[in-house]
Amino acid sequence: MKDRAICDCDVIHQDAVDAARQVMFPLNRYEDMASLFGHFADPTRVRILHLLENRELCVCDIAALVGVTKSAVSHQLKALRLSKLVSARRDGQIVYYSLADEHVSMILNVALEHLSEP
Amino acid sequence: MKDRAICDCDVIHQDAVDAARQVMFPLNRYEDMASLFGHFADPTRVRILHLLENRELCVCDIAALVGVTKSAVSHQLKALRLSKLVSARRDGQIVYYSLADEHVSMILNVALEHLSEP
DNA sequence: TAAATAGTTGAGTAATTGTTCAACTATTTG
DNA sequence: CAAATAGTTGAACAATTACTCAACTATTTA
Repeated sequence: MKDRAICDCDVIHQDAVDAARQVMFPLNRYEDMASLFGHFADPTRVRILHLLENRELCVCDIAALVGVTKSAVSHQLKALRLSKLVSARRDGQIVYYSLADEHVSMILNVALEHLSEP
Repeated sequence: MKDRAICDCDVIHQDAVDAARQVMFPLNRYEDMASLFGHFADPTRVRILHLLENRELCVCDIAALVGVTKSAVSHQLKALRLSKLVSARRDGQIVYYSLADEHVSMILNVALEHLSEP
């Protein structure tokens, strides 16, 4: 079957396309990856994650540091928690957030490396 | 000066906030990082990047593989090129795209690692 | 030089999303 | 038990953005 059907052009290199198809993941894998990176795709969230790289912080501290409402921070933290990027522990009225695993730091560091290149 | 002014709550841990402020980057750094991750935050772009991890491909091949128009692919590749995530070489009518540096693979791999965890 | 093909670009549109506001729950303390 | 404070939640709004379409440029070849 010609691949032409699914796009508006000819397939220039059928062999390359066939080979590439072999290494592709199922679509939902890419969706999961995109969704994960989506959490790093906002300045506020990157700031939150970078802050938590250093020490655990409560919602109120974070709100003060990044200059948005507690509500905004709470919304963001909930999404980050669902994606297992941060974890929370409650101590009385206060909920302390911290990074869930070392992948967050790894990802942030590679990005910093990339940005500091010529 | 009280930090209360910039958010709708008290600062619970002034010492933690003061210390955290020391490690924060200027805002534009976080914006650059978020912008970089934004390119990974779309399933189509992640698929393109993952495909290019294996071999260089032309616009038409990529369009066939991900099932969108050449136009859509070209728009995405332009953005990826501006962020120095992919590079292009022209050979006659055909433009071949490939990953610009090893950071892309590193970032994708950390994400896969994170997603494959319990 | 004219036709064919690869790729690019800008406008327009639909969907996503980050934020605030207001109202709510949870926990502590007077 | 009531007041105060930390945090959460849902609705609504504004801004961003990924896509298609149509028209364009660039390169090859008949």
